[in-house]
Amino acid sequence: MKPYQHPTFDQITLTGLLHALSDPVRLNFVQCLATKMCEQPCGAIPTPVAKSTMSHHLRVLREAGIVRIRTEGTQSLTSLRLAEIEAKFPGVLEAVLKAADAEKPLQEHP
Amino acid sequence: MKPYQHPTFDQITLTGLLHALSDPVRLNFVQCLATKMCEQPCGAIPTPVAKSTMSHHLRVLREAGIVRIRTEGTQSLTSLRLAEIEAKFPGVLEAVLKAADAEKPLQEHP
DNA sequence: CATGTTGTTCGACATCCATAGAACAATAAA
DNA sequence: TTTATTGTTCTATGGATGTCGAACAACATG
Repeated sequence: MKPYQHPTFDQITLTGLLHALSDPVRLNFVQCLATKMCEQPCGAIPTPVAKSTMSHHLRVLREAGIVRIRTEGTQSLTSLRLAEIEAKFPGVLEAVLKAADAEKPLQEHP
Repeated sequence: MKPYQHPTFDQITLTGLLHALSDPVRLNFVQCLATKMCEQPCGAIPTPVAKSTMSHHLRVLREAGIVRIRTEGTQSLTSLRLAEIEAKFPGVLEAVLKAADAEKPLQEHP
């Protein structure tokens, strides 16, 4: 499997970030990722869409610089680029995530 | 001229807000509006697009609940719904505007 | 080797979106 | 009244986007 392309710190843009977060499915995924705060395989996060659609969304999040993806075996592990985004756009992601959780709290899934 | 439709406080959504701010032209407009902190006619803010396009963008911002528009004579005055957005999504708009200004400071136009 | 798990990629499709020009509406100004 | 100002609406267009199923690839497991 070919390695994933990630934008560098300088290539991350604010509008790109906002656009990536403006989709409900993606925002929910990022929200879920933030509460776990550790690498997650796609399957570990419940989604309402087909896996091919989810793959597309993950690509968008990756190309926006929001997540970092690496493969391990058959699964691809996704993690938030929290520190970088905080360094680049202080307070933005934190406020958005807090607002997202206030608007629609994450439901736990056992 | 028929009055403008504005979403109520409850109808404003986070993804709608993020989407509206994810366009460079719109973000720049909001940024400009925030620094002036007073009602502005469209023409008072420099834009790189045609006026019909700008009218479309203002409609998007209005329908997302970000701006309030009223008419006075031939011009339509636009103002930020800052307090409401702050009440609904604390810190979000402030952080975004700060990040926008850090990324691309507004140029003054005399 | 055969099967299962996990994602990616590839069409395909419907929809949305940013853009612009032309026509129009409403008001202001001469 | 005629002209200018300001902005909206309509139509068109090219491009992006979200969605899915089917096929595929890579690895793990039986």
